[in-house]
Amino acid sequence: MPAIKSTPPKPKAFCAKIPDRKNAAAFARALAGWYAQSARKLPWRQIPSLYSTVVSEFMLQQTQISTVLPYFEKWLRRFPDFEALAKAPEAALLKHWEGLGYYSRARNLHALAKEICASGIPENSRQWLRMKGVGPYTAAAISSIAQGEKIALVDGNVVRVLTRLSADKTPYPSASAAIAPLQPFAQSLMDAAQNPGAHNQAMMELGALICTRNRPPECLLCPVRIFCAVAGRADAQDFPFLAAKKTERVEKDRLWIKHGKKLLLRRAHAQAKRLAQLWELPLKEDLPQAICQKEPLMVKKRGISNQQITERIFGARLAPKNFPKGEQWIWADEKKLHALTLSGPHRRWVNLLKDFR
DNA sequence: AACGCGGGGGC
DNA sequence: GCCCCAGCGTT
Repeated sequence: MPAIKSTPPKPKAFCAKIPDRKNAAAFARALAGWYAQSARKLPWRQIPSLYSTVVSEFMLQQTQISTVLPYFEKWLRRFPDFEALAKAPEAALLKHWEGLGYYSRARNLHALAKEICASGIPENSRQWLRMKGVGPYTAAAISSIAQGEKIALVDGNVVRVLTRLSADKTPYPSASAAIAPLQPFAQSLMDAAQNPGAHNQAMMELGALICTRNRPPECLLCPVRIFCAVAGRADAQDFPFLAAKKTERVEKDRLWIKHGKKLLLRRAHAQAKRLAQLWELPLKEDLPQAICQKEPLMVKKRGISNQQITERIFGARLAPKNFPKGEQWIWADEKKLHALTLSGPHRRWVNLLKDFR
């Protein structure tokens, strides 16, 4: 009877310059060496404890380190541990959170302290995830840093590092949309690491100090440049590729109707979501009786909000009996036209066409 | 997938 | 002004 083959290892999400686990281990070693040498001395790293880790991770949600620093110091003096926090009145917490923003974090942290004092400490990321205010990032951060769980976190820094390592040109709809797809890659690197908490922090530290967003990355100083698909490339800063906000394509036909020297305009009503009260060329659908030319005088594209609008402007005629009525309509001569408020594109069109007929 | 949540930093 | 920041909860 043949020996039962062991189940094949789970497919690993690696990349061109980190093709297997052996390379991942070399990557993790290089990163860890750099981190031991170069990590900033942040207060929650100086006083490593579960409590300081939890407090710092709550404060750091969507908040920059420099903003958090003074709050963290004051908080630990006033609320030195979970017991002190659980006993304190909510008003005291909020007062110490004042100015930090996202105040539900303070209330969630309060509830978390009470829960821990009543029922004990969550043991792993899955249990942390059940607590209000703790999502995938915070659960992985706390359990890896304070409890040694081998679970990778993915934040904005890590998205940047991973997409550059793998030259990932996926047009993610947003940075947050990239987190789930990149998690397996992050985890495959974590699996090869020795110290889970240090590895996670090192990935973020690399993004903060070397693999930067607002300036060209310092590839020459990067401890893992030999593992990076874009190291030294001029386009390294272009990663991650975040798709432009999804734009809806819209087509509009407008009419250029002259009566003597006057031009017919309409305006959006006061409650319109866009361009309220601004004068514009009438839409073809507003004036079904108009006699419209076959070919447009002009075709222009422009963007408004999330729409990409292609507008065609047709010369047209309108019998006096069909002239529209109401305050939404106006026949504007050149002088009046100058005084009316038009959107930028409409002003430019009118200027371009003003001598037409 | 898209918002709201808050305040601040970088460009 | 706009995007983003050691994100999460809701819709």
